[in-house]
Amino acid sequence: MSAQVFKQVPHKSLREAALAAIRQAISRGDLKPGQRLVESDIAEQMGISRAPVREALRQLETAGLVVSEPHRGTFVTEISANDLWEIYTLRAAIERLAVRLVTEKASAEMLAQLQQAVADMAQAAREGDLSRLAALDMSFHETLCRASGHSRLLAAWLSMITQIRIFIDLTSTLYLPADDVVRLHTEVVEHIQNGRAEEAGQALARHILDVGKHICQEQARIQGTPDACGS
Amino acid sequence: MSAQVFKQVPHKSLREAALAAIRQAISRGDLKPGQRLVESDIAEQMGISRAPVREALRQLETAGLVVSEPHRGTFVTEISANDLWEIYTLRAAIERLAVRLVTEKASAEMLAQLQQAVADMAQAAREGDLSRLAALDMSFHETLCRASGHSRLLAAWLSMITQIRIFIDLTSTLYLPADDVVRLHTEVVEHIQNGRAEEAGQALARHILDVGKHICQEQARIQGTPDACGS
DNA sequence: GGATTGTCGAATGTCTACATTATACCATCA
DNA sequence: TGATGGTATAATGTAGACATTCGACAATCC
Repeated sequence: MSAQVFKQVPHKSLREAALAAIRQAISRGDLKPGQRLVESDIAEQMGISRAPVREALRQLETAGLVVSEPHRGTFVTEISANDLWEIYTLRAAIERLAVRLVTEKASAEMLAQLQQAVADMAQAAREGDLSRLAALDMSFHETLCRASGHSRLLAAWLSMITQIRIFIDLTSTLYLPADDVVRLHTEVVEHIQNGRAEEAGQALARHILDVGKHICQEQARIQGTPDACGS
Repeated sequence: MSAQVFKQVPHKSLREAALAAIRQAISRGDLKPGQRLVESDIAEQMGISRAPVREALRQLETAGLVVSEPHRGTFVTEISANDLWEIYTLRAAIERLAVRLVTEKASAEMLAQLQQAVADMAQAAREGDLSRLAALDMSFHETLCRASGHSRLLAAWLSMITQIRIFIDLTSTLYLPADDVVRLHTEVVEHIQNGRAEEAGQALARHILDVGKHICQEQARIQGTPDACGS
């Protein structure tokens, strides 16, 4: 067989197109939580039939982005403070595994990448560019999950981040003082560098839960529900 | 409103019926990994049309039980040794969270339930009933995840167990000596009882990873692939 | 007036038919 | 003989039509 010269032609079905489009619309906030999704409307807007739209909705349903009630319709999932608590605790547990795996591998390239990320964060903090800092924060965690080389872990992480994003624009708000954010991530990288997997995991998990708590409380305040974010 | 006289009539769509049926068939091993699923065959066997079957398959696809290639068909997911490694590491991380949550709540009723489970396991071990011991083992972990009161955690756990079950009949084989199994679970319950969340989590995670390693290695042996189950 | 019942519209659930695509098989040719 | 190309077939992808069900509003009865 000859060397690879041609890329595989992307070969997307209407179903996949619809899936991506709806997911994006939810993710971007064009479709608000609780909003009803009418199959025929979506199909008409996209210029396709209902069949691929329905299948896309079923996939989104399994992914937890929409909920569907028989003969009533499908709605963009609404997220309670308790949901956020669940997501953040899970996320912390998963990233804790990620950091452990990364520590065990500890490739030089990977470490350099994480160190660079932290350096960028420090600079953004110095410059007072908080939205950039928030974006770099998110990017740091994604890098970590990708570096774990654990496809299911990454998939789960992305799924949770998507769900969180439905409600919270994570790239525009910090929930901790800028200095603390930088310090916490520096700490994690140092632990990785020194091969201390457990400490790195604990530090990271604490940090995530901390932020999650803030977000939960704010969500509870907005919704006027009692704060259900366990300790 | 008058007193309740009539039960709610179960209100299952064909899609849900198909979903359950196919999932069961995969779980029970009637459909083997790698096997092709032909929509029209399934529809005909069930006496329904292809539409609900397709939607069910899309849900199973998102859940990871089948994979679908455009214009080629959908196939029962094949699981490599590496997949098993991924699942077991994730499972360990998740159960670690579960045990932490349970420890923090530590309701008496919950504890009694777990203690009973361990006692049953001890008896099964004494009687040499290994398949019952294996079943009780699985039940112990499920109880733990349910007791965590964390719906997403439980959902993730069930999903992973289902995927593992496609390959391995977890209720018929032990991968550790019976005494070790009992001892490990006893240890975990004691930690919970004493409020030592971290220790309980570590003990449980170690135990799960230990079993996972055995299963991974066996899978690698069967498939003749190099053992990819990281440390 | 309040509650129950009947009716209507709209959206989902399902079915059937058709279009598109992949694969296997076979004929052809260097 | 082996590679190339065409064709048949079967399964998936998509569309549109029909059936079912829900919710709202109007009509009716006490």
